[in-house]
Amino acid sequence: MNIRLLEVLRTLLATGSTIATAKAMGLSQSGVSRMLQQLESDLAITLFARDKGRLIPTPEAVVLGRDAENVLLAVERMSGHAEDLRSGASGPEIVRIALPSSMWENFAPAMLIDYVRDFPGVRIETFFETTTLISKLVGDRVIDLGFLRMEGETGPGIVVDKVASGQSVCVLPKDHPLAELDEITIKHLKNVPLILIGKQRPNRMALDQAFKRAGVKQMVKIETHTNSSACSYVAHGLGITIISSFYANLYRHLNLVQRPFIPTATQEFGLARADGVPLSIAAQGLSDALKRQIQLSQRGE
Amino acid sequence: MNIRLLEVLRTLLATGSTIATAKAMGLSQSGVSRMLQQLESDLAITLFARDKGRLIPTPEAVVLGRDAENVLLAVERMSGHAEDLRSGASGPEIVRIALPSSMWENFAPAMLIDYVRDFPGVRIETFFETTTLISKLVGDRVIDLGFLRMEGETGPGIVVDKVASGQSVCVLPKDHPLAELDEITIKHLKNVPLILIGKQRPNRMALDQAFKRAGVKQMVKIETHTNSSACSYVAHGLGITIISSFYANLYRHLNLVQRPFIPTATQEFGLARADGVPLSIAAQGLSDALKRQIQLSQRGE
DNA sequence: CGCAATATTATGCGTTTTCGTCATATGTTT
DNA sequence: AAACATATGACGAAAACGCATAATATTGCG
Repeated sequence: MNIRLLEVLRTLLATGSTIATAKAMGLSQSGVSRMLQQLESDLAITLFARDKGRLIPTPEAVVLGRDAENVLLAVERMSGHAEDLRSGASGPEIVRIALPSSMWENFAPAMLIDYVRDFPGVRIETFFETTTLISKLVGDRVIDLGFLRMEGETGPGIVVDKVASGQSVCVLPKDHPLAELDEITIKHLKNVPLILIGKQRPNRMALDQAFKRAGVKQMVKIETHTNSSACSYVAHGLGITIISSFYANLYRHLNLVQRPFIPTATQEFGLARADGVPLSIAAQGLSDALKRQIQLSQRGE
Repeated sequence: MNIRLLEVLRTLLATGSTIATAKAMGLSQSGVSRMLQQLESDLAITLFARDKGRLIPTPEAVVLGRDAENVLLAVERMSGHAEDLRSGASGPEIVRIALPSSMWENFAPAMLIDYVRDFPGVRIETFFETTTLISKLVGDRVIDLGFLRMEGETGPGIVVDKVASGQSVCVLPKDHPLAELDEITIKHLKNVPLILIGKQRPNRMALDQAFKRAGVKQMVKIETHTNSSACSYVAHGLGITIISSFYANLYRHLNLVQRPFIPTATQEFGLARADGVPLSIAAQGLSDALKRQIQLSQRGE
């Protein structure tokens, strides 16, 4: 895969001929012809039908042409940033923290109320992102702190302190028939509408496998990507979900109950910061406020 | 600019040494050393400081490493699409929709309850993302529908139907002193703790400029990036925020009031889909359900 | 503390691959 | 017949490496 080849694809789709493309790009026609062949060979896809000495774009070319455009745009953005860096640009004390988007409603405000009591002069910037992006923001030093789920290897240059844990639970409306059980197994979930998260993520795949081994077909009604939306859907009677008790505890106000899910799985959550970078007093204060709020939110577990 | 060079940058930032990078990429150490030099030369930027025989990433490397990652992800996506085109994959009918993360709590569930009444057999996948990413997901045909704020140019190949509008309002707790006013100007906000969103986005910059022209210094206490978290912070007494009435209407249950903000600004919201791709019946149904829910949520405006 | 072993980056030199061009063959349309 | 189009043979320059090695730094051990 080669940037130049993608530029050729883009231009060919725009001009419709190798000659015009060559002219537009300052190449020879035969070069363009060859590069098209190279790209088709690399992708193992026919991008242009050869019809009466003419090139006719295939539907595949149109789809992949868009992808090519995305790549080229990303390249241009990088070049633009490099340009900015070569020419040079600063601010006041800000502490930045990222949390999963499931934590904005009550957790984050409660944490910040606690925090500003002792740090009234600090400006705070909050982000609500996925674990992957949080880890990246920490590693790239865009943010001071990131709360994330600990799942295997974290990137280099990141230190993660474990601050919470949970276990997989089924989350149901209070009046759901399965709420009478002390624990819920896969067999109980046969023909039960499900709201599942994390499609194609490792933990989700483990869950899919567990269903398969138990010979129970998942009746997935809704795929979504945040614990918060899953819980909200449950609260509105759209089905039941399987998530970590840590998150389920954040949604107790939604008139939901949680029951341990069998097979048992546990989760750990940590607070990430860049390795080798001492936290400022202000950031350390926010770290402490977060830990206090976690203890409050998981009370009664 | 060369994909291979970007892979080297990414891996070097991850491993920290040319030897480990060479091993990870199946190259020789000297090849990696040269390619790093080539990249530095191409960009005219020093990406790694050479300190005692070690490579130390510069801040520039960190920033551009992110850009490199974006390019590589776009390339991977293209490869994935090519793979799909070669194999001609298929599956059950799924309708995918992306909404701003501020809409998961009540809006999305209410919409889906409405929808599944008429479409009980369809599996739904929901995403909660930023407008930029939603636009991208639609353009890349990852999703069928995306609700987003209409702000200037949308990407090529995207059709956006306007479905809602709003005006800028100040959102306050019910018992806030400014709640007595019929409208709130910038002068009212002198020395008032603010919770602002959209830092460095065009609309935010326009707001910053308005404050500057009015000669009022913003007392920003919290920067955040979602309307939902801003409203929640307001509800918890952390300050007041300025957002679109469209979103403020979604949070009426939070014991908040909204007052028109002067200078007046309006916002438009639309439903995006890929141009030239007819919506399936199921996707059209979801589009209709979304529009119905918007009417309900903005009632009383 | 001194020294050997180990780890690291950079560079000389050579080989292979890639990226084109020029010239030309072949086919289509006006 | 002229103009326009794509594809391919032959060739050369540039790029992309690898092997071997030099220079420097760090670590482990006696």
